[in-house]
Amino acid sequence: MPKRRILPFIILGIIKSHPQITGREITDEFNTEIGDFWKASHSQIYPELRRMVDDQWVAAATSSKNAKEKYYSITTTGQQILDEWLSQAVKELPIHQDLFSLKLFFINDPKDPRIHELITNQIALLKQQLAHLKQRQQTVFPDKKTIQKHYGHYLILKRAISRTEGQLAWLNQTLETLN
Amino acid sequence: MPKRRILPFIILGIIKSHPQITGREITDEFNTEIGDFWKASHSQIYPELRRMVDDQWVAAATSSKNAKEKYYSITTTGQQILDEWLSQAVKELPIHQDLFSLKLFFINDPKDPRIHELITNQIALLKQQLAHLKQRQQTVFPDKKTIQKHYGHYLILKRAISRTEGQLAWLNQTLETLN
DNA sequence: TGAATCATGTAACCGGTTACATGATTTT
DNA sequence: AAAATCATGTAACCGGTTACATGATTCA
Repeated sequence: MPKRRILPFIILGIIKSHPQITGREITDEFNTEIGDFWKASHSQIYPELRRMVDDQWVAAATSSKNAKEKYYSITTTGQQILDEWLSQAVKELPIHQDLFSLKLFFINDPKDPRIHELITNQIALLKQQLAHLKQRQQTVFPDKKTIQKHYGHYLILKRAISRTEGQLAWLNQTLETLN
Repeated sequence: MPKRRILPFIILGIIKSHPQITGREITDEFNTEIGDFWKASHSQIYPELRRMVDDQWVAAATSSKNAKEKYYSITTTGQQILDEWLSQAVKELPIHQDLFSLKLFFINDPKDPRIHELITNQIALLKQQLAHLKQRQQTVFPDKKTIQKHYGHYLILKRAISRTEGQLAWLNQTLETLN
């Protein structure tokens, strides 16, 4: 089977929660809101928007204010497509292509100093990541009302924090057993 | 910067620990040993091997036994390249492109029943994965001696198990707070 | 000997990244 | 008016997947 196409669904979700959004703003979303969970560049997004308009998943409008900007909104067809996609069960887990695991894989000797290096380095990276995620949590969800309004987003942010903390704990513990 | 090319390094690592390995056997490795951490198909591997021979990272030998098979071994150049790669620090964390997070992201209402559906489904997937990983641990590392001989592999397998357990715990806990 | 599969290789396609390009708008 | 950047779009390239192809070997 061909690789599942998911970018249009993400864009659909973004447009739904941001009516009259521009392509540029959609691009920005991938660097802020969704940035921790998915990446996409504008050169991917603009052709995709074109296709989505052709397929009538979204509708584009222009403004007299700015001759170049296009304002996208989701159509009822788009709503259906998005709902359908969200309702479909996830069939398989992603495989985590991280270089950390991969490099460790090829280091056989328990006494190889590079094990220690890799782990301490990974700890540093994860600490950064954890700080970033906690920062996100504070700025995006300052109060309980906001949490209730974007509950799914809140959940996966919490999950990412939990996962990062878990990895840090494991790495620190492993580092101790190395000595 | 262009996307970092890593497949040749993995193949290098495989060949180093399996002298006189064939292309087919390398392909098989991606379905067993490394399968939990990286994927590659034979149509990627054969051209890559060709390039690696051209660059003299590995050397190919033929046998009178089988006219088609080629037996690859790592060269001293290849050893250096691999060592260098393993010694280089990992600069950034991978972003986890999992559909579970992504779908949750677009579900705003805490009472939307699809949250429950997605989580229970994810729990089922992770339970499967966990069973698989534990099975791997038993078959690949039956005794302490084997662990000492492939310590890096042992570590990342343990790490994968720990991560999966952590995710399961979080999901189960979250499921409770939903009720 | 015919069938199955082994082992290698190629071709077409696809999603994604980087770089290039170009008018419109805003800032100085 | 010139400079900066905004907003959109295109082109070249690259890694990876699927499908196709083919001769060698093994099995029935």
